[in-house]
Amino acid sequence: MYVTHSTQTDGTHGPCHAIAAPQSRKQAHVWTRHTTGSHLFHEGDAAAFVYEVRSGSVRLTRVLENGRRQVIAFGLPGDIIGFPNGDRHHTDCDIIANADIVAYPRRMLETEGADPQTHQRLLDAALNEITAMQDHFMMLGRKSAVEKVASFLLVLAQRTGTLSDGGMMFSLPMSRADIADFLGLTVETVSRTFSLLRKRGIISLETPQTVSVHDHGGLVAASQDPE
Amino acid sequence: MYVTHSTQTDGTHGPCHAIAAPQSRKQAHVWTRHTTGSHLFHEGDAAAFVYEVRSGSVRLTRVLENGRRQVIAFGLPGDIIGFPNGDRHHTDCDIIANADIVAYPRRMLETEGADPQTHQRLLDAALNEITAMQDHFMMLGRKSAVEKVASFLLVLAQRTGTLSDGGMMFSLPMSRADIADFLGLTVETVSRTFSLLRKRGIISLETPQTVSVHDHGGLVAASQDPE
DNA sequence: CGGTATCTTGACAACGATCAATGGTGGTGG
DNA sequence: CCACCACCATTGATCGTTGTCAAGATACCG
Repeated sequence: MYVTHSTQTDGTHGPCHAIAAPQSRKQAHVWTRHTTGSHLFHEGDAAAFVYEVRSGSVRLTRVLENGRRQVIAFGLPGDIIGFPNGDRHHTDCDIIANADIVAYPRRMLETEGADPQTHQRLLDAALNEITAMQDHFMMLGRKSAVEKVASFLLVLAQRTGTLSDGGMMFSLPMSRADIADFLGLTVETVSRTFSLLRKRGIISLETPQTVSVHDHGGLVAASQDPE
Repeated sequence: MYVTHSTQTDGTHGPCHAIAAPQSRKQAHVWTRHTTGSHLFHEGDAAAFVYEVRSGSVRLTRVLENGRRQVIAFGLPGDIIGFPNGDRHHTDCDIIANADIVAYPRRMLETEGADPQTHQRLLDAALNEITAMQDHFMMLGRKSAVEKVASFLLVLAQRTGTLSDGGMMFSLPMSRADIADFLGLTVETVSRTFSLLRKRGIISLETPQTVSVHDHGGLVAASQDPE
């Protein structure tokens, strides 16, 4: 039992133009390329596909009547997104960094059909999604601002970071507002927390969207304990 | 991308004793009965089954190293729980009110096999779970204490309430601590919020676990707007 | 009936939100 | 090429909600 706020809009919005439609061994899946600022799907759209992010980043959001927004997740390369509820999407999906996306017909998630391997991969991704979201509950419900931001940076470092002169480095494709809405904080608190981590010498910011981690242990500590 | 805290224990714990093992048309599923305080599975257990709650209530929890606990969900009659991650359970599941549980072999979720209808039902439940959890994000990240508690009561009223002299009535099988850990609050705040709703005449408590809703509209308002 | 859990209430402190202003950056047009 | 503008990020000051600590009340169980 969750506490649910059903909001069902009714738009319809197909996936973007394909640049190539190669055949998998057994069943079609479609490559598409999307530019920053475009939309992959909206809440309420008919869910004909699930999507794999191959490059770039996407943002999944849900909006409450009163305008309060929650960023449900960021889709990074390797992530599978757009699991349908019934036959509809239940989030908006926006491209926040030029992305290559592979679209799999929903049927490939539901039945083995001719490609049992992809079926299993998509199903595993769905079950994994449940676990990942459960972990995120812990974060939203039980962590302080510093712990939230530090945890967030750790994940990004692990997933998209590159080693450079003794530190991990990565870029933040999303705005402070997106981070805030993902972590259940305000923009100001996110910004202040970045500054705090900077003052502690744990990270530095070349630009507001370029992070260097200088003290990985310190970041881990900050992600676990308010101290 | 979620911010994940992987904790993987390694116990193994089978499902409880069966009282009956009727055959479905095509594939076995097992009925079991469980008493308050017992466990259905633990985090890290091999996940041989997914479970349907037929009566009673269960509680799904996850615990952080430092002892902070998050109640992931309550399982009420009709809910399907215990979706595996890989081949393991990733939450603890405790019985909080005597429950009848049906266990379905995990295989019935993964492949159509001989019973496509059950397969589809379990798969739909998994996808539904994702949506429900997304809604719960909104709650944890973006709602005040009053809104959280009011939303919580509304769901329980809708799912388990019975009409009685002009008001909805239902019981709370879980403790204040469970509610707090579900909503990301403290016991004290939950208690205070119940009192507030009582003072406003929206609800009354016959016993601490018996709720009557007198002003449904007021409860809906409280669940949406702090006012 | 007594003991223990749980729930409620109170006083206070702290964390994060809010309101407000400043600083920086990128894009556009003069 | 520079000036201007719009947007985003940062910083500051203050307020409010919720957490914390502590005590008391109520319900549950043997």
